[in-house]
Amino acid sequence: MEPVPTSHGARRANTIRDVARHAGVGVGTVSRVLNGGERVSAETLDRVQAAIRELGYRPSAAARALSRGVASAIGVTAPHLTSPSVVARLRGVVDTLGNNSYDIGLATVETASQRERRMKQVCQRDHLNGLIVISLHPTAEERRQLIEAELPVVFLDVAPEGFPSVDIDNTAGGRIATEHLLEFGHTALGFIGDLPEPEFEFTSSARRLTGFLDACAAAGIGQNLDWIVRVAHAREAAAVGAETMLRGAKRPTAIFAASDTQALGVLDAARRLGLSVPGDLSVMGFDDLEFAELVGLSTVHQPLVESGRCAADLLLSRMSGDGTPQDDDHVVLPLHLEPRGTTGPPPARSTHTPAGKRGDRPTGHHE
Amino acid sequence: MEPVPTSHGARRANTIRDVARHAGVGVGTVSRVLNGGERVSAETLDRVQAAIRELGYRPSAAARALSRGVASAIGVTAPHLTSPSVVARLRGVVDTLGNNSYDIGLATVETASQRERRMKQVCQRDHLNGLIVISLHPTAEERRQLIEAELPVVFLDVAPEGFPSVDIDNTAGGRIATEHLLEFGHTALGFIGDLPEPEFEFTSSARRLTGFLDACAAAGIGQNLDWIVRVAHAREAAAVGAETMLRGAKRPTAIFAASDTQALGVLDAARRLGLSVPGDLSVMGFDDLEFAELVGLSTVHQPLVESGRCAADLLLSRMSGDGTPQDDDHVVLPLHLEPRGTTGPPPARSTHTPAGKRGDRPTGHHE
DNA sequence: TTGTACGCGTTATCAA
DNA sequence: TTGATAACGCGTACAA
Repeated sequence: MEPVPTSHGARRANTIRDVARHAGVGVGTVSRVLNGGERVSAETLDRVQAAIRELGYRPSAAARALSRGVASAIGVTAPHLTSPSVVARLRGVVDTLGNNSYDIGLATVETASQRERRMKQVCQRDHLNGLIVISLHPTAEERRQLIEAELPVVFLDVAPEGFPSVDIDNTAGGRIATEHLLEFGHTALGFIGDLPEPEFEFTSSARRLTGFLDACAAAGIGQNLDWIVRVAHAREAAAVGAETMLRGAKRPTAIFAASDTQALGVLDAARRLGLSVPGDLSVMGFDDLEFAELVGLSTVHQPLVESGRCAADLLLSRMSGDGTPQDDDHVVLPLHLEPRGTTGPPPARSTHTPAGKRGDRPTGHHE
Repeated sequence: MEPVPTSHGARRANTIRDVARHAGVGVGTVSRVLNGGERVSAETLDRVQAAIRELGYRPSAAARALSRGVASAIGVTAPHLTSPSVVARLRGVVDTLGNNSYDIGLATVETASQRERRMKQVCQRDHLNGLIVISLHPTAEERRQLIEAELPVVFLDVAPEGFPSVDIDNTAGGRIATEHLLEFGHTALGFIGDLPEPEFEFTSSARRLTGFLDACAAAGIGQNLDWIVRVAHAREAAAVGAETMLRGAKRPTAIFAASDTQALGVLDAARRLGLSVPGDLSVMGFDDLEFAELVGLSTVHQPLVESGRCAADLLLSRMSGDGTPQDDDHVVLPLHLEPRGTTGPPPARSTHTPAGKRGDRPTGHHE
C-alpha cells in the first residue's frame, strides 16, 4: 500500500491490479465486477467490492477508453453562447444526451483559430463517438476532415449536403411571416436581416429574405430596395438600420425582421421615432424566443429546443445504427405563425379588408 | 499497410508506429514531431509530416491521456439549462475555458440518479482535471467523494465550506433591494422568494430574505407574515402568490421578489388586479437578467457572466497552482442597485422622508 | 539527433 | 466461475 513514486512524480493511485491483489483475485474478476457484476460468485463479489472501497479505488477513464478503443463522449460545437436560439438548441441536445450517459464535450468557437483547433480535437480518435454542430456552416476543409475521421455528425440549424441535419424551411418561414403582413393589407414592406456571409451561399437569414421576396412577388408587390436592409445580427444594429429606413420620405408600413432580436431593434427604432406599433408600423419577428411573448411580438415560431432533441436522437441512431455512414438525412421541422400584438392593419390610406382566407392570391397591384 | 483485423473487429486505424515505419524513423521521433517539433532535423520533420498526411494519421486521445496520466478536460455541472442565470454563468465559464484549450465536459443534472451518475464520472481518474459546479449544493456524500478524488473544484453561486467558490453576498443584496424601497418611503413591504430547500440550510433566496428582514428591522418596520411568500421558482407560481398577497384587506405597497423571474410574476399579478406599477405597487427584482431591462424592471444587478469567468480563472489557478488542495477561497462579487421603472414612492398616505444613511447597524441580530 | 524498450490501467480472450 | 496474459497507442527514459 505504500506510495510508489512514478516517473510522473506524483503518488501512484491504486489500479485495478492493486484491487485484485488486495482481494486475492485476478484482475479479470475485478473488471467483471466493475462492469455489470455478471458471472461472479456472491462471495468474491463482496470481497472485491470491499477491496475497492478500502483502497479508494477509482477506475481510470483514459485506460478504459484506450482499451475499449472508443470514448463515451459526444461533442457539441456551437457559436458563442450569446445567442438565445443557440442556447435553446443546446438545451435540447443536452436534455436528450444527458439521459444516455454520454459525456458532452462542449466547445464554442468564435475565432477561426479556435475553430481550427477544435476540429483537431474533434477528429482525434477515441475522443468522441459523435458530434453535433449547431449553427455553424462547415468549410470545405472541415467537411473533408469529418468524413475522413468517419465521425458520426449531425448538423443543426444548417443543412450541408452530404451530412445528416436538422433544420427548418427558412424560405417557407419567410413566406409565412410576409403573408401574415400581406393579409393585413400591407403593401409597403421592409425587411431587416443579417449580413450575408461571403463564404457561404445561404444563411438562414438569406433564405428568409428569399421567402419574403417570394411572397411579395406572389402578391404582385414591387420591391423598394432601400427597404431591404442587412446588418450585423444585433439589436442595436437593427435599430439603426430600421431608423434610416423609417426616416425616408416614403416609409414601409410593416417590417419583417429575420429574427426576434432584430425585431427588438426595429421596435426600438419605432419608439425613437415616435411611431406607434402596430398603428403606424407593424413589426414581425422570427424564432419566437422567450422574450417575444414578453414583448408581445408577432413572430414565426420555430421549435428550438425540440430541434436540439431531434438532432441528438438522430445522432444516437446514427451511432448505434447499422446505416451507411454519412449519407444525408435532412430533417425539416415545422414552423407556425405566432401572431401577437405588433402586427395589424396599415395606417389607413388604402384601407383593405383584412383578407379572410389566405391562398386567394391578390389579383394585382395595390396602390 | 493492409488493414489488420483486431480483437475489436473493426479495421485498425493507423498508429504512431505505422507512421514511424512509413517514415522510416522511430516512434520517439514521431512523438516529438507531434508535440512541438523540437529537436528534430528539418529533413526528418518533413518526412514524418508527410507520412502523417499520407496515412491520414490521427492521434488517439485516449492513449495520450493514459500515457500522460491526466486528461485535458474540465467538467461543468449545472442544473438544467432552463434558468437564464445558469446559462449566463455557463457562458462566462465557457468563455474563459475555451481560450485555454481545455475540453469542457458539460453535464446538467436534474434527477438524483443523474446526479449520482455524474459524480461517478467526475471522480474517475484521468477524466477531468478540474470541475466547476454551478448552482448546486453538494451533499455530504458528494463533498466526501470530491475530496477523496482530489479533484480541483470550484463552486459557483453556492459557497460550501471547505471548497473554493465564487458567489455574491445575497444577504447584502436583499438589503440593497429593500433599502431602495424604504428610501421611497414604503412601509408596507412584501417578499416573494423560492421555497426553502429542506436539505440545505441556506439558499440564495433565503439569504435575500434575511437581508430583507434585516433592512426592515433596521428601519424599524414590523413584518406582516402574510406578506412573506415562498413559492416554486417560476413566474406563474410567483404570480399566484403575489395575487393572494395583494387581494388581502390590507396590502403591501411594494414587493421585493428574490429573482427577476418571480418579479415578472408579480407584475403579472398587478396587471390582473388592475394595479398600476409603480403607482399602486412598486416591484423590485434580483439578478438583472436580460429581460429586466426590456421590461424596465428595477432590480439588483449581479455579474452573472463575470461570475463564470471568475470561477474558471479560480479553477485554472487552482489546477496549475502549487497551493494546498481544497482549502477554501471564497470570492464574493459586488452587487449594485439597478433602479428602473417599476419602483417609486408609495400611493401617498404616509409620506416618509427617504431614509438617510445606511451602515448604522441595528442593535441586535435578527434571524 | 535518433531509435528502442518499457510502462501507463484497462478490457478481452482463453485456458483452467 | 476464475486467473493469466496479450493487446490498446502513446510518452519517455536511455542508449546509440
